[in-house]
Amino acid sequence: MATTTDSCDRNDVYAAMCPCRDMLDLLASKWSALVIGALEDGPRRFGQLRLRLEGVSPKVLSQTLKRLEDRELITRTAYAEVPLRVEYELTELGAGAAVPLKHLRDWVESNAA
Amino acid sequence: MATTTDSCDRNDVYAAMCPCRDMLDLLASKWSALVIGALEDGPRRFGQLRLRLEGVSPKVLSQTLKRLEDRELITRTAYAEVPLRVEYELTELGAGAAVPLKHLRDWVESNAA
DNA sequence: TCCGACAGTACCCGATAGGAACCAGCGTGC
DNA sequence: GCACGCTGGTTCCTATCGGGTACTGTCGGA
Repeated sequence: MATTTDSCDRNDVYAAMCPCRDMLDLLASKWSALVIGALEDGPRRFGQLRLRLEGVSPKVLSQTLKRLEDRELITRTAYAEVPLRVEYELTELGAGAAVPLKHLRDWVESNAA
Repeated sequence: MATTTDSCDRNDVYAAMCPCRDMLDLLASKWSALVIGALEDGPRRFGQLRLRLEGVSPKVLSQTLKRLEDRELITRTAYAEVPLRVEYELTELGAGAAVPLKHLRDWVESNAA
């Protein structure tokens, strides 16, 4: 059971003050699981992600990528080429998160609707 | 069966029209993973869930439970007792979803912050 | 000169999350 | 009778988020 102290001495997603709650919120948000999955096979560009994640608007995709980058789950690399090329790639941490997220997507595809 | 074939003949979370996208959105929302995890060990009452999920407001908990019930991931049973007792319990489908969600929570607890 | 590709940003709007307060039914104490 | 507490919520209001459309800026090509 959750030992509810006012701080978080061990990681417990059920504890309100635990930083891992933030991580769960991020991973468990609408597009994150799809973005991370789309990057499993290697780096992808903004436009490629946009096509792969059917229905995502550029704004939301941009926000999602920024949050994932802030959390160090992905890296963003801009190449000063013409036309501009920007690549997003999973970090080691992101690749770790991709594993349980893939299980979740697989379960959903097997059991939804 | 996924052979309804209007727009989504196979389950693919990356397809915009696929009903499994809705399921992913539901599971990958802020409180769902925690609610389902809290019900893994058996039925729980509203107040128990409220304590277990530190920081959840009754409104949001109520909404989350309703959506999970609509999707048949949990059942709600009200007993005409004094005081009123309401129990939430995982369905078979919900218990299935609990497995990948537990992996996700475990990963988060092992890797966050 | 205009067009399109690329990687976003700006603006506006509706939906959702969040907090605080409030409600209803029932039993108990006064 | 009346307040009180327990339980399981609902309602109000606001802040944030997600979402759609339009637009920017740079460049190469027709």
